[in-house]
Amino acid sequence: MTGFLVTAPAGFNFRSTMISHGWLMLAPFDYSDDYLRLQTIDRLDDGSLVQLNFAPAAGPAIRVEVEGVKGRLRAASKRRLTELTRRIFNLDLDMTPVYRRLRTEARYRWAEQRGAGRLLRAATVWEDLVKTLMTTNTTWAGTRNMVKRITELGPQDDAGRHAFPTPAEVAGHRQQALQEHIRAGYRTAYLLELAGRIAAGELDVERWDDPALESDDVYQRLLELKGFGPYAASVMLKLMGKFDRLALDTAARSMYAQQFTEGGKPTDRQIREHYQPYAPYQGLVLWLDLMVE
DNA sequence: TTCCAGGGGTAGA
DNA sequence: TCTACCCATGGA
Repeated sequence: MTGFLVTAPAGFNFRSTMISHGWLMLAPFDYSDDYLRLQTIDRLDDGSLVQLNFAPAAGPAIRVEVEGVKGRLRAASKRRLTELTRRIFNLDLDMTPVYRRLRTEARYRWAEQRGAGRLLRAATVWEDLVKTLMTTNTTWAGTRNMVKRITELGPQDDAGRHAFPTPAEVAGHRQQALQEHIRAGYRTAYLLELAGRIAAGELDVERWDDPALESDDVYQRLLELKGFGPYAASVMLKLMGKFDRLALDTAARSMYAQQFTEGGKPTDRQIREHYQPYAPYQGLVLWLDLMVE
């Protein structure tokens, strides 16, 4: 086994990021019950599979332990795994303007103290897109099952653990066979189309994760994907550190009803107006309300 | 069997 | 832009 440290920004909280939303429960992630260790399987440039163990370290930093490397970890592999770690824990996201704004709101000051708001991500934008698509119109248990079965399409290591499949690996399946395996219903066609367009080079979704891109611009591109409506597109923006859209789902509406309208059914417009003063971070503030529920 | 979930799509106002 | 309505489908 080999390992190294990845420096995290000041105020980074490993556990808060890990439990920031349900992603830690989706394959190929695995986690410890104290939320202080996250595992995943990924591949090096030569295609070999490695198991990665992430844990918090002083600094703040993240300790990355790598299992499955034959011989010494090459410098290029270490660079790639460092980039992967930074992406998964969203380490390049600058939270200082967000926290500066929230300091003026007594209700949300806890976010900075706990290092909340930095959302856990998958290894690639492609994988985040797939997982987000699998959260739509289903139960959380259904999401976990569908993602687990999609992950089974990826390569397998000696211990039987799978890395998440590439777009080409998904696109290589016929729709009927894919549906029979992953049982994602109507989402299967959307998944196959997304995988096919990326594999063909028609879409370069990895470049959508760019702080320099306007939120509205990325939002429009997301909405053009089959199966991505306002909810799914807003979730993706949040993962990219763009917080100016509300991801309104049944959970958000129910939380709002309990916390702000004494159980009365709010309209989406009411909810939007309530969070508007927090722009451009209203999506995150809604998320904070969901977390404390 | 029924019901619903961490909605999407579309038509019409 | 917003609302109303229909549609999808695996799982509890």
